[in-house]
Amino acid sequence: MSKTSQPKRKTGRSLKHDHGACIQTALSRAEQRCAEAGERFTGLRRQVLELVWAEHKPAKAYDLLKKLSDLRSGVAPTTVYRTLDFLQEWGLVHKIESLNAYVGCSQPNAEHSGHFLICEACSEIKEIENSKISAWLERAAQDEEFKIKTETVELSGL
Amino acid sequence: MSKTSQPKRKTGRSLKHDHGACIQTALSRAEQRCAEAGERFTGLRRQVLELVWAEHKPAKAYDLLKKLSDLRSGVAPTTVYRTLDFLQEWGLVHKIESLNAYVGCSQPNAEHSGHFLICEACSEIKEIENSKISAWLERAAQDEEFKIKTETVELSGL
DNA sequence: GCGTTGATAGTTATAATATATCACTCCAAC
DNA sequence: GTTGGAGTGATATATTATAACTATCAACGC
Repeated sequence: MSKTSQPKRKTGRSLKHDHGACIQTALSRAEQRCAEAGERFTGLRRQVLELVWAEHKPAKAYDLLKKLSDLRSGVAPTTVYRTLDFLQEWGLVHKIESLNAYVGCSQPNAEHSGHFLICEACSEIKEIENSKISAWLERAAQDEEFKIKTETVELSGL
Repeated sequence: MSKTSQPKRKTGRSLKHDHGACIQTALSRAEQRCAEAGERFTGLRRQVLELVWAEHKPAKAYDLLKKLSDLRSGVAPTTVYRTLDFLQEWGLVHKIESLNAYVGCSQPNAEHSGHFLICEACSEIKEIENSKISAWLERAAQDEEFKIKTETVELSGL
């Protein structure tokens, strides 16, 4: 038989997106990334990252705080922010500045600033991997004799 | 002496920048813009805009609040945010999302999202007028079948 | 094992940023 | 002159984030 097990469609997230697997992938990548970096991927960090990944939508710190409180005791704002800071530091999550919210990063291995498309209708977020964008911005910055350290690129629309 | 009245250097803002004139220009442009739009450029709005323009650095809302309190009575957070919203709506100021702060816009006539270079050392901000950037971002968005409504581009560095 | 040390997490308090809501004033249009 | 809406004043509260200190844990040399 030429096509026995029809491959799952992978064209769009909304179609047949196995989100459980998606989260698992993110978690194991994170684990790996921390191992490489010599950092500990503790229970708290895992839980927070898992909550951030719960949807492909930006997660607000205080929403994470509420959900996290159901999972463990002694959760304060500090707990969440500290953990998010850690995850950001290792590229496991990005902060969406225009929303004061956080999304998981699926490419934690690459050193990169995130560039995002934000849907105003459904609030889904997509991180775009367009190496040209960084290159273009670099060039534009060079014209101004400017050395970029971090890029915030957030495109809001539909 | 061969070069009696050396012309003012205009290569950089820090050198001989006549900031008083700079503010005046911004204010009269704003006045003009409001007139065109049929909006009132009231005393409050003028004062807030003037405070935002006081430096080429991002102004925080609560700092504006403090300074504004020295100029008039009955100033509350609402006062400032409401006025900043108005100024934003007409393109007279931009919000820098990554700093939660505001800068004056020198091109209030053009419908544009601002693109910014933010110096981490001196915290000066420069709005870059690079029409290519928007074009590039549009193209990148089109690849994702995405329609951009607002662009947030903030490059932090030196 | 045992103690030291540094990273992680818990705890309490407070700072910084932003919005909601209602009331008052003023002035332009009718 | 009154009426209706924009602008502003006033009060309260929501949301986002950090500071400062303490306790716990795990890794390591001894």
